[in-house]
Amino acid sequence: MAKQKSQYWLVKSEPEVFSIEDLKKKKRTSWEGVRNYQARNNLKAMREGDLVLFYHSSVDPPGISGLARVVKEAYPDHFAFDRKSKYFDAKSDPAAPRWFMVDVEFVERFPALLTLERLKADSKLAGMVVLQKGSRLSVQPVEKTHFDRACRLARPKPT
DNA sequence: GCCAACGTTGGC
DNA sequence: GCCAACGTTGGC
Repeated sequence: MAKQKSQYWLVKSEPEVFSIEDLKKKKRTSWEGVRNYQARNNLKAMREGDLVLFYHSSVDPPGISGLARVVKEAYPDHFAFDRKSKYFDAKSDPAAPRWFMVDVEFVERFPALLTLERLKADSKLAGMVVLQKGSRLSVQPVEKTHFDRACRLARPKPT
């Protein structure tokens, strides 16, 4: 088997649109609407079983709310072909789709939000993409050490 | 609500 | 291919 790429990711979602609680209720969802090339490339690099930090953005306070897992690897984002969808993009040709999505399932809701403030304050998390100033990337790779550390902060007593 | 940061678009 | 204008993201 080829060398594996990052097995850890972070995705941003506005909880008013779709929160970790929504994912918990729904159990599984498609992750459509990514319309940024770098984020799309990250989506395409996701592999089944990869774990994903679920980040709540544009809310007070922002932070990581839980975990999801990739259950279906990238396939064309058909919302881009739907004129009625807010994700419609005329430039995405069904014969050569420009945008892709994955499916993720609920894994865990952290007992408390791991806030951005707390992430910033932790020296072991220095360098995380989400902490970089002005970083708007909505789908990001996460290093294993950062992933493990974030989970540890979120769950003081891991099982 | 402000605005910095960043990506995209389009005129040239 | 440059780069100004514009739109969006997202923390504050």
